[in-house]
Amino acid sequence: MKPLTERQQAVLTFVEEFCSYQGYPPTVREVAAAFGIQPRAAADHLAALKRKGYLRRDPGVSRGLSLALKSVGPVVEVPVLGRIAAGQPLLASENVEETLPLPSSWVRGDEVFLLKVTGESMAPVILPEDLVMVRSQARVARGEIAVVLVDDEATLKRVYEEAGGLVLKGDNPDFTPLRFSGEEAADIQILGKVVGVYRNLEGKRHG
Amino acid sequence: MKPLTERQQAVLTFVEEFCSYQGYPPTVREVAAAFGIQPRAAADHLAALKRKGYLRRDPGVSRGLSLALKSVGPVVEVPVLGRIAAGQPLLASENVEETLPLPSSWVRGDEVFLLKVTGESMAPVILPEDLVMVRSQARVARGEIAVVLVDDEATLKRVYEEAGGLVLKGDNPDFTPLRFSGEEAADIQILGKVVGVYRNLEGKRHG
DNA sequence: TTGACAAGTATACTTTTGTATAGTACATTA
DNA sequence: TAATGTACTATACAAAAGTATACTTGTCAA
Repeated sequence: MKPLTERQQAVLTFVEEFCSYQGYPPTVREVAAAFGIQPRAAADHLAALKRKGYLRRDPGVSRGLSLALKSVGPVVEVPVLGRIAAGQPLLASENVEETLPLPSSWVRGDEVFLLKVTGESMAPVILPEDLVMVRSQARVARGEIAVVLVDDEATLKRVYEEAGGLVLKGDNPDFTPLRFSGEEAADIQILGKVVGVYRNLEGKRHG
Repeated sequence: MKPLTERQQAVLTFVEEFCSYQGYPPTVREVAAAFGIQPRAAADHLAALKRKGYLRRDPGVSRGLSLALKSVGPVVEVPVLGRIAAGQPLLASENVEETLPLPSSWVRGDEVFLLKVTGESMAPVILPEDLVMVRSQARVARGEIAVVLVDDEATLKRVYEEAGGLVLKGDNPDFTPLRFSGEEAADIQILGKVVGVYRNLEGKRHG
């Protein structure tokens, strides 16, 4: 890709900042005004940026600019759930603390959310402070890691359906598996399957 | 947030798709044309969407629309490096296989890249197929996990500077620590510090 | 030294575009 | 039952905005 002159770089930066602040691209005249030059000169710069491949531009279209680079790959906003209340609507806005933009390639399916891990029961694969990505589903295959609602508290466990009951096992040998009879298992609710883990190691010696 | 009528939802969806395809928002008349209605009717719909909080809109401004939701949080494109060639420029485009958009809150610093893990030396904290986030730096604190270039091959190890030498240790006890004398250590290059790990658990029983 | 490119000024022309005016029809709700 | 909101048609106007014409100045490489 051809290098930009200083002035062209400045114009490109202005366009980028205008877009991210306004949500739509600037007009030729707005670019001109920002640099105190005539519309024609601004149009020249935009034409140069297009020629060198930094901008896409549809001729004759007002604000018909778009950034060729920074074409930020496909992104999905994934909600980060805080304390999960036992009330039904899992993805209700009361549960959502924030949302994080993640690459769509990481997010298969619609009902996906993130959860900050608190307990050590899944150590060493999943540790406290990790962020797990969960796909909402009511059943999981034998031995898969699931978010399970036990006594109004969301925990991570491997789920094993046994004859006439349910076993929830943590990877951490310090935790004894929980066994539920058929009747007791009715109170257990599987919220979803853990499909990813993100761990921040910054500032940690032992991760 | 107030609920949308069927028609308003359709208009909102059109605006979203137009934006992601064109890179800039549609005009009132383009919305009208898409639905085969008059500009005035389209303007009514956009006004309703603004009133209900789904769109931001600057009056009198052509294409002055922006999506109030889907305000995709701050995102950085982080390069995913393939085989790391021993040639100097680490982030050179030859090394970059693809880029992934990640939330800026996860990416501190400028020279950050992702690397797909191949060996088992850091198990169980880091496993093959994991994606590690690395911040490019030439030195790391004692015991931190770093990407180290040994014999033209990038590996993950904990780095310990000892008196007159360098020790590279994997978390996996099956791997014996590598020791280098002061002279040998000159060939060892620390590419960066591992600041994050992402693991995809989809379809895996044992993660 | 001649052309190519960058970076401008100044004025004008023509679409594009948001919006206003003036209605119609049909729900739903207080 | 009157008011409010939704969903339109049809025409028109003035401002906004891309672009064209006609120049000027300076730099840099062939």
